Amino acid sequence: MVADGDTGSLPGASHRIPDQIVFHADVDCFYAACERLRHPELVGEPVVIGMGYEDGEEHGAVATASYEAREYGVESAQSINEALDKLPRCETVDCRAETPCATYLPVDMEYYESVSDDVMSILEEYADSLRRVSIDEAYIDVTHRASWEDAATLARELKNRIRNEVGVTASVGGAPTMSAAKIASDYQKPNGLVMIPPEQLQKFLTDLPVEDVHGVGPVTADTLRKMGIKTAGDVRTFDVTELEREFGERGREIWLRSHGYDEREVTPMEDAKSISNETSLPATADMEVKREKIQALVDQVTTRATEKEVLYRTIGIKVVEPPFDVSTRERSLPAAVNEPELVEDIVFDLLEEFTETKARKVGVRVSNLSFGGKQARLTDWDVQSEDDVGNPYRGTDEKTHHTGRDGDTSLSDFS
DNA sequence: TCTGGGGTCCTAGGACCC
DNA sequence: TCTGGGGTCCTAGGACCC
Repeated sequence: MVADGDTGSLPGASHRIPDQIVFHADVDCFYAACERLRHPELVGEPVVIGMGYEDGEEHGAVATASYEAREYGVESAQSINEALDKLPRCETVDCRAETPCATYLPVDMEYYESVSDDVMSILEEYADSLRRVSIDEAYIDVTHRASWEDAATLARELKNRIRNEVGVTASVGGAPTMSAAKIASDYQKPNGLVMIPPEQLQKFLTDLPVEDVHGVGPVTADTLRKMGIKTAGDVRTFDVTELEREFGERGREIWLRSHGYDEREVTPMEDAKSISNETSLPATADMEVKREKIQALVDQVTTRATEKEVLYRTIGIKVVEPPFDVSTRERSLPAAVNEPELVEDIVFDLLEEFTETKARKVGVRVSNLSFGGKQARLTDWDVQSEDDVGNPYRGTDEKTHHTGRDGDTSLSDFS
């Protein structure tokens, strides 16, 4: 085992436990908790929130199951059908008394966002800096707001305020690193409060199952198991270079995290890197059906891009063939734009490769985003002949075509 | 018996430039 | 005539996270 302060150093990552206090807060069963805010009669009852689910239907998957529903084996990511097998839908308010059943509700993101904002603004009051990582989770740096002696008191106060002012409960973990704070908040759910001061960190990690280390998923856990690694403590008996050989960059991450080494500071989330939407469909090769779905996705994606005032330079599609064969195709433009019709042309063109492919899911994605930038002038596209539709590269080599008046960037400037 | 949907980051090969 | 190498961009796929 490598002790803290060991000299074997790695470029770009110091081997020490940082001198900071980070909290990770995670609202318990967030979607279900939100629904209970507006449906108080559901408090204490099994509730299942389904994604891609509509009232009374059976398709979709479980986004969140309340603890009462989990008792019956309902889990996140399960298909609604499977969940219904374990726990049928309640027919009336009174039927719960007779046979176990759950209330099934579709996701209502807009409402959940508003509840999330309320939680986040409380967290903000306690933070030197805040990083919102998802709708129901955030890291806050409280280094200058508390010491390790009173960190738990601060966390308790924060939890109370969230419960009293918003009406949901959160699990909070505190540690000197972001990765350990995350593990701490997960450690004792729901309504948990776990503090791991620096001197206890390595001991805490010793018996932690590797799959609980952030970045270790099912595939990596499996490989690690074959190497005889079951816990973070086991990871520490290996040399970094062995893990790097096996897993590349991620191997080093796992090694560092297993020691409690994590130099990251809590910084706000950066701008998004991509915008995408996808939807499932009854597996079919019918191009008409696929085009119709894709068309709707183009509308969603470009509408979001317009709302966010974002330009994109790369446009792509995703096609999933049963059982789970994922293909992606993308094409980059000479300059960033926001042009729904162009997206449609490109996306349909990319789809041509999948004429024969049975698809059970399709997606549309734009990436290479630029925020608040000016769109290149589009006359390049306008002068294309019919034959050029779907081939936006044509014409971009005519460097003299535009002079870039008005100070706008001309597409030809980028070629 | 069929897994939803929105993301991020890393890797690897090929093209192209200097 | 032969021999390199570094850097960047683009595309496709994979693992992972919530």
